Amino acid sequence: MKTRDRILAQSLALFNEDGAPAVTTNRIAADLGMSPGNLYYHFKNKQQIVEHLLRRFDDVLAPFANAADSVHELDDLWLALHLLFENIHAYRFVYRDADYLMREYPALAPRLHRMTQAQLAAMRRIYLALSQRGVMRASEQEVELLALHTVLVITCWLSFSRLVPEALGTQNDSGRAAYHVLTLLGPYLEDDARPYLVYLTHKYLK
Amino acid sequence: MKTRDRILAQSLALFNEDGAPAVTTNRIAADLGMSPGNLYYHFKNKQQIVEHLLRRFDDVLAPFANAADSVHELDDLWLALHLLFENIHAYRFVYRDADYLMREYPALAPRLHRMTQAQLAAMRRIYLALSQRGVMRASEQEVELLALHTVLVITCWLSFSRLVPEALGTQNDSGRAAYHVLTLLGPYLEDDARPYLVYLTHKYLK
DNA sequence: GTCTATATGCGGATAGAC
DNA sequence: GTCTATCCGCATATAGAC
Repeated sequence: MKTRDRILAQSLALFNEDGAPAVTTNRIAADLGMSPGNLYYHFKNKQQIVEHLLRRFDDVLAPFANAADSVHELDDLWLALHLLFENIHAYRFVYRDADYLMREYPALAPRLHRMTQAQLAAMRRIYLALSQRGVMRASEQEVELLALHTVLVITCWLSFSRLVPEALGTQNDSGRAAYHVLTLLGPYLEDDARPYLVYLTHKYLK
Repeated sequence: MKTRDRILAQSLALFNEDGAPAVTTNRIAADLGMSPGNLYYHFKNKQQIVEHLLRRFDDVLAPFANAADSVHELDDLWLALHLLFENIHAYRFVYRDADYLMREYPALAPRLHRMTQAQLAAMRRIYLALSQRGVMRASEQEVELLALHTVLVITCWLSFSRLVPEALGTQNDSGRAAYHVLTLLGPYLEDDARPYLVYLTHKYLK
């Protein structure tokens, strides 16, 4: 593994664990048994490290946007969300520290905005498709609101979990997170699709 | 105005504007035309300032929990949420910087957890009351999920707005935020209550 | 590519005079 | 109560040898 990639990997791990603001470049280097000078040989500053990680996050999210068109049933959506949450968990510092990142490195804000817009668009497409296939019934306006709420839950779920550590598992439970997103659809589902939600409820709400 | 209160007021303003992590005690003092030493005479450290502001925030939120029992109609709820969002906006650094606050000052975490639990309890009571009065129809389980989603939106709305600055006004629009919470109820409303939501939709979704 | 050493600046916090 | 002066430690980032 190239030094450059080791730096990125370690940075990601530390950012996720301790928060990007609290992780220093010295710490990253030290944990790799490397000198700070060496780290700065590979990246001109901390922002550049964040920038590369953000780009990678963007890349792993792209498949979700593409998968949107192959969501035909409710369990397709649950699976897609499950994978999405796993990716988000792998880069969880991004949404958790979004405010810090955008303040400290304004150049990164546009990318975060674009990513959010892309997710909104993907959710819109998914809900329209599910409506057309008779899995759910929702007006165009309701689809718009549902998409917004969905993306809100997707991006904020991990942060919110830290405010209610008892109720929602703080641990990485992407399945449960995906289930909670699906509950937003509850009242819009046609009868055929409802059993699947009940099944998930038994599984996650015990 | 006592020096102590001026410090708290200025701290609040700066925390809200620039984020608690980015605001230094020196800055707070300087903006008040005061020496750092003087600030530290009144507060032993930065944590103590945050602590007092958090307590005040907790105090201004208490009325909402109490008002929960006098929510009988949908517009009662909208008004209560409107006021709630105005208070949250006045102390917006709290939810926005919650992660930093809990990391940097773990002693503050329990209070934030309690506050969130209180909001969950309040929303549960409200939705149960509205169900009993025939404003909406929802099972106990649905009430539980609705309460959770509601509190998630309440606490994360401002943070989320910064991810989609174009769509949702970044400005302080408590009415709109309150409306968006109400849309969560859309599918659960009885026919009598629906016109009010439609009215709000025209007002805020134009 | 990697190291050592260090410049530079800032943030939190304290001591002690007034 | 308020100020001046300052200590301490740390974070980003660079210079230059190996």
